This record gives sequence, C-alpha cells and structure tokens, in this order.
Amino acid sequence: MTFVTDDAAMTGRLKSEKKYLLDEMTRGDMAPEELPLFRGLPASRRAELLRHAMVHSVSPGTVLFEQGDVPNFQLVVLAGSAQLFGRSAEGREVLIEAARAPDLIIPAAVLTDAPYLMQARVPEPSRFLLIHAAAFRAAVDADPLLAHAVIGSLAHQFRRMVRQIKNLKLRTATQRVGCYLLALSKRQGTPDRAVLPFEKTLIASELGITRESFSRALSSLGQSGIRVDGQTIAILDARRLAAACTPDPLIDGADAGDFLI
Amino acid sequence: MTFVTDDAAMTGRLKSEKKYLLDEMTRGDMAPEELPLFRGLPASRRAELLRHAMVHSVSPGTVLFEQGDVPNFQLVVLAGSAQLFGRSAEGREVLIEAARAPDLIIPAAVLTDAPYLMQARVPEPSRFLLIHAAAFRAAVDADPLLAHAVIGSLAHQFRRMVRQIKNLKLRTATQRVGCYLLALSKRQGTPDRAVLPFEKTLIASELGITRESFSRALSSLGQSGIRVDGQTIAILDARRLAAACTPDPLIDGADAGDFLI
DNA sequence: GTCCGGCATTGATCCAAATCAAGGCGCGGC
DNA sequence: GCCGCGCCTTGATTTGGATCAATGCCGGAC
Repeated sequence: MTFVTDDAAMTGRLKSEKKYLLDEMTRGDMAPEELPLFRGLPASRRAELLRHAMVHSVSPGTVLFEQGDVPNFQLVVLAGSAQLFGRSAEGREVLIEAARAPDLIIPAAVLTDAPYLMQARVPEPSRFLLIHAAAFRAAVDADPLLAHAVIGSLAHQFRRMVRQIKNLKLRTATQRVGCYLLALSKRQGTPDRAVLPFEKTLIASELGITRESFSRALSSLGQSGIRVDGQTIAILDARRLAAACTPDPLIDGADAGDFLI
Repeated sequence: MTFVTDDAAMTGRLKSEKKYLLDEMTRGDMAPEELPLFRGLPASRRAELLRHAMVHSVSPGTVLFEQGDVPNFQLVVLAGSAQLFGRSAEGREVLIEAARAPDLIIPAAVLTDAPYLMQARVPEPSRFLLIHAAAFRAAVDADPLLAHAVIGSLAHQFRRMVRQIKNLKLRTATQRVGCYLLALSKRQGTPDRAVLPFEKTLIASELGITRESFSRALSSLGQSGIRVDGQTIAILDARRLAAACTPDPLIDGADAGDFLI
C-alpha cells in the first residue's frame, strides 16, 4: 500500500508549506493505543483492530486518496494533519476542511463504503493509522463503545459542515474573513491576535473566495481595528471587529474549534 | 409537549404551500414499528423505545424547534416532511435541507446533546415520531443494530452537506440551477422534465441565490433546451443542458436522491 | 552574493449576482 | 364576479467579488 507522493499533485495550484504548521507539530503525536477512538475498548478488540492496521509516516505533498476512490482504509491522524479538497469538473479546487490528530478522516465514506467526495492531501510530515475498511466496519458493528466514538466523530463533522454552509450562504466575504479571525484568535487563546494556520490562498479557498478578495478583505478590515503582518493579524479592537462582522456562536461556534472525537 | 404553530413564524419570509407537496404525500406514511431505523431490533428493545416516544401530527407552519434549542427529542419523519433553515444574526433565512420519511431529523444534535444549528419547520401536514432524547442516546449506546442505523443516517447526511458545500464553492449560480434540474428529473424518473418540489423562492435559497437570480438563471437556460411552465420545467435537450452546467456525480450524486437511512 | 519561483498585494476592469422597483399572474376570499 | 395578497418575472441599477495583469517580497538553491 503506497500513496501517490509529491510529483504532479504538487505542481501548480494549491499546496501548503511546512513553516505554517511547525507549531502545530507540538500538538498531537499519538500512539495508536491511546487514541480516544479506542478508549474503553477491551484490549482484545483493540489488538484485533490493530492487527488489521498499520502506521504510515508520509511526507508533505502526499495524496492519501482521490475524490471518487472507494475507501480501502479508515485513516486516523496520529500526528500532523490532512487537508480535504473538493475539485470541480473544470479542475478548480477548494479546501473544504482540515483534519488533525486525533481525527478520523471521513468515516462517512468508509462506513458507507461510498466513493470519497474529496481528495486528501498532506501538507506537513504526518503519521496516520490505517485500519482496513472492512475490518473497521465489522468492529464498529460489533462494539458499542467503538460505535459510540464513531457516532461522536460523525456528528461533529456533520455540524462543522452545516456551520460552513451557513457561513457561505448567510455572510459576505468580509464578514467571513472577520469571523474567521475572531474564531482563530479565540481558539489560539490570544485575544489580541490571530496567526493564520496556512497560506492565505488556502484560507481564501476555505472561505469560498479568491486570494485577491481575501487580501482586500483583510485590508478593508484595517478600518475595524486589525493590522496585518505576514501570517500574524493583530486585533487591536475586538469589539469593533465583531461589530463589523457579527459573529454568531451557531456558526463560528464553540465546538468548531475543539476537535473531532 | 406542544410546538409553536403558525402565527408569527409564518408571516412574511419563507413559507411553503401544500400544493407543491401533495404528490409527496403518496410517499411515506409509516407506522413507527416499520421504520428502517428499527429494522432487526429485538421486539423488546423496540417496545422500550416506543414507550418513551409519541407520534405527533402537525399542521403546516409548525416550528418543531428553533436554532439554538437543546434537543429534547429525536424526531423521525413518519409522513410529510420538515424543512431545516439557517438564520443569520441579521435575520436572513435560508433553506439548508429538507427531511422526508423516514429520515431522522438532525441526529447529530440529539446524539451530542448540542444546540440545534438550524430551525425546523413543517411545510405540509406531517407526522413525526418523537423519541425522548436521553432514552434515544441510551438505546443507541446499548444496541449495535440501532447504532448501525444511526451511523448510516449520519454518514448520509454528512455527505449531503459536503456535496452542498462543493456545489456552493465550485459552481456558478446558473450551473447550480441546471444541475439541480437534472438531478431532480433523474430522481423523479422523468428525463424529459422536472417538477419543482416547492416554491421557487425556497429553492433559490437552498441553492444560495436570490429568487430573482433563480428566475433569470431559468430563463437563460432556455438557451440550453429547457422550457419553464410554472412548477414544471420541460427538459427538451438534456445533452445540451448538461453541457451548460457540467453535472458531476460526486456533487449531484446518486445517493443525494435516495433518502437517509 | 544573485537568481528564481511561489506567494502576496495592488490596481484596473469586468462580470455575476444582489438590490431596488414595477408590474403581472393566479388563487382564495368575499 | 371583483379584490387583494403572495409569488413570480422583468427591467434598471448597483455592487461585491472575480478576473486579468503588474509588481513586490521573501526564502531557498547555487
């Protein structure tokens, strides 16, 4: 089992660099045994699952799977992260979401044995647990605790998607940018600034706008008390920023920041 | 336990009329015992669940719950349908999805005991099974078959949301309209026409555009072989329509039409 | 150090879609 | 029958954001 690595997938379009993600590396480097996914499982069952599993370390640029592929494995992020992209028939590509340790990567596709709707790429050196899809489905069917964990993961992921839809349908580009910054600063625990987790081009595509519009939105939010310095956005006046973009906990939400499962 | 019915919720904004939905009524009027959700459950467990449940018939305009509410019940559609709306801080409101028999209504919120991200309204006379939330969670934890059914429902709903995001981020308004028509005609089994399931204003909001833009998109698609006659859209040349809007099974998909669980 | 390639910004222009504003149609009430 | 209210369409205008194009900036290769 090998992944497509680097090459064509990395030329051109959207890719992500290490530098933005180094700080993330401090978080989450899990041994498979201590995954929350397995919490409370009888040792025998865990061992059984891990017998059908392996750990892969992959380098930046690796494509874990393509959209349209039928899942062979349930992937679980042990360290690093994966980015999920949607691509149109014309070849345009947008970031839909990012998975970090200890997330499951799209259990919805694996459990229904349906083709992936997104491509997964790895932006930084990362490690994944690969559990055979059929074995995973069987284990989930057999073990209530595992099923419970999976349900939690699916539910959180569903809610993230609903939030994103509300964000896209109900807000303007500038509002999305402002709320994104506020959510980021809150998640990072630094009320006076936010550090962008990856390239602006990529964030723009996550927010459903072009990089140029993102850049302009940032500069227009200068009027609302922010200063841009590279990847760091200083938030001088959170009150004013909030007034300009009307954040809403049901969109930018509490649990949008805490991680799946 | 009573729902807010009619009154303020129906004045103004988005509402839905019976006429569009009468044909849907022929489909799906289920006895609680024969829900796919309960398929294979030991009779004792099903009885136990139904002891904590009730059936409610509700009239059009009823609000089942508001966004922000904490779930009291897992609702299951027995007959008719429910529409799920997202509302912004400013009060703008959009349709995010529709649930029909025998769908579960947002199990993601019920199972995580988290506030609803959407409001649910009933556009036509409908019947729902209401299962006490705590009892439902307990039963799902205890019963692998029930858990399996819930996982299927969550997974399908997640995938629908991903499709919608791709639709919004990757396509223009006219493409979305064209693909919507093609998907509709396929789902309805009539390759030469599509019948809109509800008011155009509502469909427009589901597609993330204004009613005016929807109207214009329809008329501009006249050039691609469609004719609009009220709620019925004749598709004279599916080939040409497809060429104009580049449908994609990973967005308009196969299972976007078949219903959850 | 220089060169180069990817990312970001900025400006100019274009375009799609929103908004604003009239009518028109169909249906239910009376 | 007539009226009135929603819903829809159509037109005029505005605007938010995309696209096109040029330049700047930084980091890495050498």
